[in-house]
Amino acid sequence: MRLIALIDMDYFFVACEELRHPEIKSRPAVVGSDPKQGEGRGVVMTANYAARKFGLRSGMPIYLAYRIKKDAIYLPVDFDYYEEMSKKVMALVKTYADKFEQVSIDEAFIDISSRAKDYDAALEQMRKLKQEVKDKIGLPCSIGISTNKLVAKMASDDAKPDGIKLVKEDEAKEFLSKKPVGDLYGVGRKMRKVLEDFGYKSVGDLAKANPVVLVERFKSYGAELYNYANGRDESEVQENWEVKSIGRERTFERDTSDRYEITKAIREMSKEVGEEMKRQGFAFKVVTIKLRYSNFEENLKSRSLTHRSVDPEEIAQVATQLFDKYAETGEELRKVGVRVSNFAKYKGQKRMAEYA
DNA sequence: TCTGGGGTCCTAGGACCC
DNA sequence: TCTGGGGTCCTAGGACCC
Repeated sequence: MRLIALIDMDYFFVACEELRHPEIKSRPAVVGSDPKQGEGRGVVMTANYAARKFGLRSGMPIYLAYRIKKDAIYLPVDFDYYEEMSKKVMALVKTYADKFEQVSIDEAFIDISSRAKDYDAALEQMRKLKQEVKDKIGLPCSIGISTNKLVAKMASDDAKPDGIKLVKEDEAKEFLSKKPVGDLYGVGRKMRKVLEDFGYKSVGDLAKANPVVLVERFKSYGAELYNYANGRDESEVQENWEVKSIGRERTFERDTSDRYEITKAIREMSKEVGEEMKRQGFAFKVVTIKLRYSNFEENLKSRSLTHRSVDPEEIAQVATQLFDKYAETGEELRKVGVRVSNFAKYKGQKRMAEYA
């Protein structure tokens, strides 16, 4: 029997801040962009549970959070620090794993099949892991355990905050069936609406649907969702996962059509992207820019080079060309982004010369 | 709820080659 | 030339996740 666990850190960014500023603990606190007295453009990244009591949520526009709770503690995002804490957590999690797959800064799947021979053993080991994360690092997490990734993930959502939930193989369908269809992994806002219009309000409704109809309507995604709804997921915990693209994007403080301001942002982001790429040892082939206009419409424009490159200058050059070619003149931009992709790995100086 | 920044995967048409 | 089919690359767009 396969046994898979998902370890998910609770309100991770704010929890990290509470570690180094214990005085904010138990007070409503938010990590996100600067609210600027209610004029800020960003969103709440993470809210602790004290803040959630007032309705503050991640993804909420920061000015709205500020309107609701002016006297909450608003902290800027310190990504490097969270990354450092994440590394500590993940190193610990790995010691419990046959196979380890980090899915984001605060989440990882582990396969524990060979270490835990039954459900009780899995539960015991994960309790121990959870306690160790708390004792050694000082951070709370939630853990979902099941016989596949999908159900482990859904179980961890149920376990939050600071809990553990085990869903046995023969309980999976029942466990999922009562949840609203929008809670199913892979169902976002758009898909939820469509599924609900079809009459599939709960995951159970979707599980009982005719798979042929789902495939006709949603192609291979329909088949996948049908399997998910029935608690089936054969996918493995993926150990060697490679980065496919690196990008930066920036929202202007005010929408702008000023070419100088925009190309300056493009140059800065290109430089950052180039540095990150170098750090990771990649050479890129494709440059993509993202343009978001005032009305939130988005355009992506990309160009493939005839060669692979490691040159940050080249990113800026191509990105600027794309901007000049495609940006509608006079149209105000809210956001601009630069991304590189289609990597080849290079190792060492010698091979680097090939790309220079 | 007028909405950030980091990503991934899928689809689909057209170019181009054999 | 009225015409087949497979494979791969390029580009654009959309949905989703954290």
